[in-house]
Amino acid sequence: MTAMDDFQNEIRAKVSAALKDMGADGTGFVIEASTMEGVDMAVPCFPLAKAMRKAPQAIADELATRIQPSGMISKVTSVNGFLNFNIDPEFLIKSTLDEIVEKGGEFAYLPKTGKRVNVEHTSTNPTGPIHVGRARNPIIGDTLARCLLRCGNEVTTEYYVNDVGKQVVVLTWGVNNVTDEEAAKNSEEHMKEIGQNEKERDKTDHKLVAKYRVANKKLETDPAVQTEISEMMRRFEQGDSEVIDTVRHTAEIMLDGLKETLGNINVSLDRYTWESGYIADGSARAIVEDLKKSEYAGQTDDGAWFVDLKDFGVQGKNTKFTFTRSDGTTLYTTRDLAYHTDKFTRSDRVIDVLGEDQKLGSKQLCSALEILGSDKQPEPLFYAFVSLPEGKMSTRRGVVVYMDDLIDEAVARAYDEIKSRRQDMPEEKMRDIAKVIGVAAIRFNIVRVQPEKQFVFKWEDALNFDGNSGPYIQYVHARACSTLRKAGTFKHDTDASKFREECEINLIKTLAKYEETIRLAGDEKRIHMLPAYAHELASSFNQFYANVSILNSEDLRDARLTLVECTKTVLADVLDCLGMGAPEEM
RNA sequence: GGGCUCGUGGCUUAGCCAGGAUAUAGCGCUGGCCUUCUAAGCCAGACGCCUCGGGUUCGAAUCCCGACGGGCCCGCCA
Repeated sequence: MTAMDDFQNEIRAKVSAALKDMGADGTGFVIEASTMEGVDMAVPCFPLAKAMRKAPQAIADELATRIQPSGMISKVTSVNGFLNFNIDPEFLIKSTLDEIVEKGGEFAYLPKTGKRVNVEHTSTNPTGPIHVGRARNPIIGDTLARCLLRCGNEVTTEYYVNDVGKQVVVLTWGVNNVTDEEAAKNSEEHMKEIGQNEKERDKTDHKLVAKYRVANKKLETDPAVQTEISEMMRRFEQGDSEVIDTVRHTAEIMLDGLKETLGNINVSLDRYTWESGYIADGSARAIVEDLKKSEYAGQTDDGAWFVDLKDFGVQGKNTKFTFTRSDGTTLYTTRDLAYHTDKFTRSDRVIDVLGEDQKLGSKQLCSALEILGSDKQPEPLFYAFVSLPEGKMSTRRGVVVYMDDLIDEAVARAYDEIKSRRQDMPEEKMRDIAKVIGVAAIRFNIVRVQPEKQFVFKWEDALNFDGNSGPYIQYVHARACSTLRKAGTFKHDTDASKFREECEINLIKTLAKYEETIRLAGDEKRIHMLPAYAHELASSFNQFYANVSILNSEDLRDARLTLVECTKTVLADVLDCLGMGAPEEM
């Protein structure tokens, strides 16, 4: 419970009582954060006008005279039909600072819910390196998981590895049949195509994808290769463990490269679940049998099974959702049903972070789960794809920016920046800090935009270290650390009378908003609120820092240092929640 | 063709779901500030028919309908 919550509850009680006195008992009203300068909360009186048969301004005026400032309410005014309230700054300052001093980094950890929340994210096909077109997935998923943890949940993050199907079979064939020379030649051509002069990097995902590209080319032109791959596919479908194991092994090697990339942007997942597992354990089969019994089930002339979803809000010319091939084998979607059924047994809430191309598939999945009698549904979180100014990202057309290249570029840029301003720092330390800053710039740049909005990747934005950026937030943290370092020891002073400057009160109000921001970002999956909050907090601190003297402020020194420390504490947690490091100097 | 989604200063973006006061912030632009604790900073300024047209409402960027423009999807692929 934050100071603002208490404040709001008090307003609610007082306004309700006043309305009762005015003979309008039980009339509904809302309390909202005011947009007006110098006002904290407001009750718009327009909706009351009709029920009370009185002008909004008259209602506001009367309420204002009936409600006396007391408790947390320091001021009540009536302006333009709004009943405005101000929080008692003494109360706000004391309670906010005391709470941060007492709880430290766990200031905004909400009470335990006892709920197990599963966040599935990334889950890209293990057939090539992660490119920026898909970069939103791990960053959104990882940030959301960190928010949900702070919302009191037990969180598990999970990657669903697609080690079934033609793509991974082609990859496997390539890994086992394409020579290193062929791969090297292809790699060279590819790098030329995407406009880079360097050699393709020595990393398993980049090495394997060259063989995948060669395999795909051969598949198009060489009938012998077509036959070999078809044979592998056939054996795979029949459950031939030799083929299945080989494919899985290949996917594992590819995944090692992907994990390395993810690790570099501070994303690590708790669990990797293999699609092939749902064939092996028979659970996909069981889904097929259950669905066949449903009243919505049917069969095509060729014998493929489907459920008709036209009663489930699925629109269009074809409402049939196919769950077996005509030969009876399962499809991706069938295995996905088994996968979700499995997730439900080990989670109370299941969240899927998905590209917007999965919207229809996700809806079909939900409908099929309903048919299966599932009492739970996954909550999808969709994001629009990242494109380049020249258009949609496509490895084949050579229009692609790899995540690994973006990371290198951002780190190099951060290194130049730090080198130009810190001659005193040892080389190794500069390298370490550059990495932390570069990665923060990337993550911040991606989470700051609402997931459903299209995102055009621009190098100048990704490498922007000013203003609304990751490094801006980190810079403020470093400033606070530096100030505290210079200060040495001091005594916590949360005496509200010591904070008289507008910039101080504003900063404390911003600190008080952190808990609510975490709740919105986590429970309501609005993670883009978090970078906006981080910027607001950092900006408030910079204003405070520029306006008042801290170390030479005599009897206010301890109080101001306490505020610096509290800000540092909250900033460190916001940065962590965003998956960004909090360097103590930069 | 059908469905889903986005459209806010030159560019990027918050607010929209739960309609209210002067539409949020950043980049870029113009001007000022390092003899004070990190100038990746601070201060001041210019820049908006909130895509367009209707409707609902005391009140619409926000809700409804329609148009236009961008994106995504409509496999016995994964």
